[in-house]
Amino acid sequence: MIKQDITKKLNSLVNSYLLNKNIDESLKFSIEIPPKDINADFATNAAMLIAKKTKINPRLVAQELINEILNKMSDIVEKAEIAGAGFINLHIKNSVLYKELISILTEKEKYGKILNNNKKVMVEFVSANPTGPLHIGHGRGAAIGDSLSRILKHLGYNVTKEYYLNDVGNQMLVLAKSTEIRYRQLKGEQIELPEGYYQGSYITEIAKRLISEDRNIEDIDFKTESVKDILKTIKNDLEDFAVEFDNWFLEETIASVKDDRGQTQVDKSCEYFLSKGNAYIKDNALWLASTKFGDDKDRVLKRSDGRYTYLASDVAYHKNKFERGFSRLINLWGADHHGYVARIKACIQMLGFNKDNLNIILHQLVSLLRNGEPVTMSTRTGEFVTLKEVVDEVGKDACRFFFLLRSPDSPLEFDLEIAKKQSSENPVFYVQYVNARCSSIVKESKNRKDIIEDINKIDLTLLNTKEERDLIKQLSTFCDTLFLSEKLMSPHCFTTYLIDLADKYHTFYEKCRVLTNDSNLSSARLKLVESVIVIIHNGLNLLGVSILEKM
RNA sequence: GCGCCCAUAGCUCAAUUGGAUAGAGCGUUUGACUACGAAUCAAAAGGUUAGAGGUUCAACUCCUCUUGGGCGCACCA
Repeated sequence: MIKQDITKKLNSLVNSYLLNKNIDESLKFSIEIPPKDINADFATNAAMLIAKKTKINPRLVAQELINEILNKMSDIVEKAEIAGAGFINLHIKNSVLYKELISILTEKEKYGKILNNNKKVMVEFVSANPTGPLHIGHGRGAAIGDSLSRILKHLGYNVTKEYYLNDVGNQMLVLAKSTEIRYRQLKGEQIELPEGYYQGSYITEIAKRLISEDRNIEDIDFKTESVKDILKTIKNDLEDFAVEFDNWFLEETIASVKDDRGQTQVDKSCEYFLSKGNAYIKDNALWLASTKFGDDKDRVLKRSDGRYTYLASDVAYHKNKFERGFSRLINLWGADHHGYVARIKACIQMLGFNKDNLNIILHQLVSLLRNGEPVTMSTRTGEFVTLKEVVDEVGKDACRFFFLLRSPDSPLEFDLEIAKKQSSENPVFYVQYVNARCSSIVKESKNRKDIIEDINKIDLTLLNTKEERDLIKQLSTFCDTLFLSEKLMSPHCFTTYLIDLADKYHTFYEKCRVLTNDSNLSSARLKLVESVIVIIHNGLNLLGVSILEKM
C-alpha cells in the first residue's frame, strides 16, 4: 500500500498548498512509477497541475512542494527532486519497503485485502443459452467473470456470481423439436432436420438416452429432457474450469411465475413503462420508446400475437437485480452483443435507475490456432470448438491464464501448442517456475540450523541491492494492481503483473544468491523469497490458476 | 446506408486512462551452468504508434477527417 500512503499524504499537502493560494478545490494528480532510465521510485505531476491553476512557474511550484514534502513526509521520503518540465521525483526510504515486506509475510493471503466495504455487486457472466455445450468464447467470458469476481471480493465487495438461464422462448421450442426429430429418426422415421435447427451431435446423444429409457413418445417432454442434459454438461464443464456460480437465475421466474394478481414480473415492468408514458401500442404490438434515452430506434416488448420479446424479459431481469439490493451490476457479454448496450442502458434509465450502475464488459472473440494455423469453427454446422475440448487438451490452468492474458476488448489468439509447451514461450510456466524455484530454496533452507525464523530478529536492511529493492517494490505494487484491475474492469492486469514479477525475481535470483555462508543475509533473503511465494499464490489465486510446488 | 469496436517492433500483445528516451515475450544474433531448478539470465538489432490535421507545457491515449479490418443494425434469443 506504499503508493496509496504516499498519495494520501501528498494529497493533503497539495490541498493545503492550494488553500494558501486561496484555491479551494482538490486536484487529481498522479503518482506513477517513472520510466526505466530515471533513477527514482515515484514521480508526480502535482506541481505542473498546480502551476496551471495558479499560473505560477511549474518549477517554482515544484520547489515549494518539495520543501513541504521533505518537511512533512520525512518518514517516507528520502529524497525529492525536480525533473523535466516540473515533475517531482521521489526516492522512498528503504524502511518503507521493509515494512511492506513484513506486511506481506504477516498478512499472507489477506495482504491487500480491503475490509468494511459491503457494497453488493453482481457479476453476471456466461449465461449461455441451454441449447448446446459451452464453446471457447463462453470460456473467455467465464475466466474473465470469475477472476474479476475474485478481484472484487479481495477489494471487499460483497460479490454474487450469477448465471442467467434463458429457458423460455422460441429457441426452446426449436431445441425440443430438434431432439424430437433426432428421436424419430433413430426410431426409423424418414424425416429431415430442417435448416436452423440444432445440428450438433449432442442432440442425437440426448435422443439416444431417451430411446434407451424406452418411454412412449407422448410421455416425453422434449424441452425439459434436452435442457436437463445440456445443463448438466454445462455445469460439468464449468466445474472442470474452476468456475462456480452463487446463483442460477431462471428466466421462468420472471416470465412464467405469477403473483397473487396473476401477473409475472415481465407483465409488471411493461405496465410500469406504460404508466410512465415510455411505452405505447402500435400495429397491435407494445413498443418501448427507447429512443428517448439514446437508443437508435424503439423496440418491441410484446409482439402483436401477445408473446413477449427477449428484451421484455431482460428488462424485468435487470429490474429484479436492482430490487434484490445490488448497487452495481456487471455484465459480461460477447462483443457481438454490443448493439444491445444502448438499448439496455436506455431501459435502465426508464426504470428509474442510474445507467452508470450497470457496467457492461464486452469481450472480443477468441481465435484458436494450432502451430500458428487457424482452427476452423462453424457454429452453423455445429462443428465449433467446445470449452471442454480445449480444457481437456491444454489443462485448466494454462487455459485460464491464456484467456486472462489480454484485456477483454482486444481479440485473443490462443495457440494450443504454445499453451501446452513447458517452456519460456508459455507464460504460465514462466510464472510457475518462479514458485518452483522459491519452493526449492525454502526446502533447502530447512537443512540449515543457522537460519533465523523470527522476522523481528532479522536484519532486513541487508536487502539493499538494486535487484532486491526492485523486487520488493514489485511485490508492493500488488495492491496497485488490484485497484487498476477494478478501474479497468479487467483481470489481465494480474497476468501482466505476475509476468513482471517473475522477471524481477529471476533477475534477483541470478544476482543475489539466497543461501550463503552469511546466516544473517541468508535469513533476510529467505524472507524475501517467502514473500514472493505469498504474492505469487495470491496473484494466481485471483486468476483461478493453481500453484505447483514442483514442475 | 447507419452505429459500435479496433489498427503499436517481423509475430502476439503491454503502456498504471494525458506524462519524461513507447515496453515485454516469441523469433533473429552474441555470451553465461564446478553451491539454492539454465523451464533461467545478460546483451544487441528491431518503431514517423495506419495516414493527415487539431487541442495541450506534454498525445499511442482526447477531437475532426481519410484509409484498412472486425462486429452489430428482427414483432430472433
